[in-house]
Amino acid sequence: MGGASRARPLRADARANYERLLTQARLAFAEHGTGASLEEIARRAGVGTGTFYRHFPSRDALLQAVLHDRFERLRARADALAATTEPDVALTVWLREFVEFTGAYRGLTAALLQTLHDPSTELHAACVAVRAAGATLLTGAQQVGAIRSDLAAPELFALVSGLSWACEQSTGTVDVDLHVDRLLTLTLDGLRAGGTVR
Amino acid sequence: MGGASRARPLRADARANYERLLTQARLAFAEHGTGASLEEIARRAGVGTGTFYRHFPSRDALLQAVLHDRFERLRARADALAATTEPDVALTVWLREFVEFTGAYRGLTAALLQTLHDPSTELHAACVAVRAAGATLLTGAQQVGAIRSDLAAPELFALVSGLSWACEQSTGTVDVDLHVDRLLTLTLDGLRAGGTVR
DNA sequence: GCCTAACCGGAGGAAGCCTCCGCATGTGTG
DNA sequence: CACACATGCGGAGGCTTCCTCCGGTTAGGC
Repeated sequence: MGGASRARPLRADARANYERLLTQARLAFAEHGTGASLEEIARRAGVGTGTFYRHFPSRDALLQAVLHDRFERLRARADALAATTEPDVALTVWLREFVEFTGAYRGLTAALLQTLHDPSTELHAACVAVRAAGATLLTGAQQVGAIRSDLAAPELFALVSGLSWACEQSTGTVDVDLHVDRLLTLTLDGLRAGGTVR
Repeated sequence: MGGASRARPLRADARANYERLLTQARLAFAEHGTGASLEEIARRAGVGTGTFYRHFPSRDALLQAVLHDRFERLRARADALAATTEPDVALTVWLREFVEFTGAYRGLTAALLQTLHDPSTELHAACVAVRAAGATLLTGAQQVGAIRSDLAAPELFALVSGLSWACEQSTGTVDVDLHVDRLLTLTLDGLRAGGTVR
């Protein structure tokens, strides 16, 4: 369950190729978003497409490998915050880190939301784990009365993913470029207090 | 500025093809979202791809033609509501119709947000017009004190587009399927009253 | 140094986008 | 009613991307 895991130690050349592919994938994702051409990643890593697809059977698999560490950190961070910080602050801080995470690559928010539809991938599992961690924080904040109690976790994630996505869409526009922090603040402000205002 | 406009009356066969393409495009978009294969639309309309691209030089052009009427109705609706209804209700009602509009086809929200980057298309113009109409409603609601006054129109559209998109992403999942109305209510609730809720 | 399991790489097919240009046909005119 | 030509048709073909398959190569244990 950890990237290469150990079912067999991988031959030396295979391991090197794997590493090089991962490096190039990060570069390509950073430059072109998560929709970057897989063939070009292979090309730039100096391997054939066959080799590429053996290591990463799908785009999701590659994404999972690229993000593995960050996923784990974000999940762990939720636990840490829950243990050390007041629930409402913990949720706020964590959500900010969540959107920062999903903003790492253009298209990532969409990819992560898509993967929820398909339980067969590792990316799905990672995504579900992170959301579970977030849901726990939400519950904590609700028990303290910081967040309206009729808010369900999927709703919160939908709102937050949505604003994250919307921001990512508008970067590079002549338009007033939106800041994700601002939108998050607006949304969270609105979810505080108990139920409908007035 | 109205679909075919009149620079020349179009030959009879050309007009028929145009009509058939539009019909098939609607079907294809409904079935596969706005990313539907253009070649298949042409095929199902019984014309060659050359003919297709002559009528609709880009996917955006096709989208514009398909949505032209709805765009116009939505824009006009804003004026009507502004003239007949209390500002805060007008905004709420209109935004609900806005998300209903963007939910017409899967992928539409994304397409409309994308087009804001590219001022050269007709779709862009239509989009800008609709947003301007919405912005006016927002201002009205703010002047009455119904919506927090520090909210900018692009921010509101980002939030609303985002939640619309998030909903569209989660339909068809085993997950608790989210209702766009609910998310809109949550967001709007939070934007009411004045500024930060203590 | 040899053998084999493990690994490589690229040919090739499918699908989509879009352009180009020789051919057909509608339509205004004489 | 027939003719000429502007207008419109259609699909071949170039390009990109995805992904599979399998003959050839090589690392690394013995």
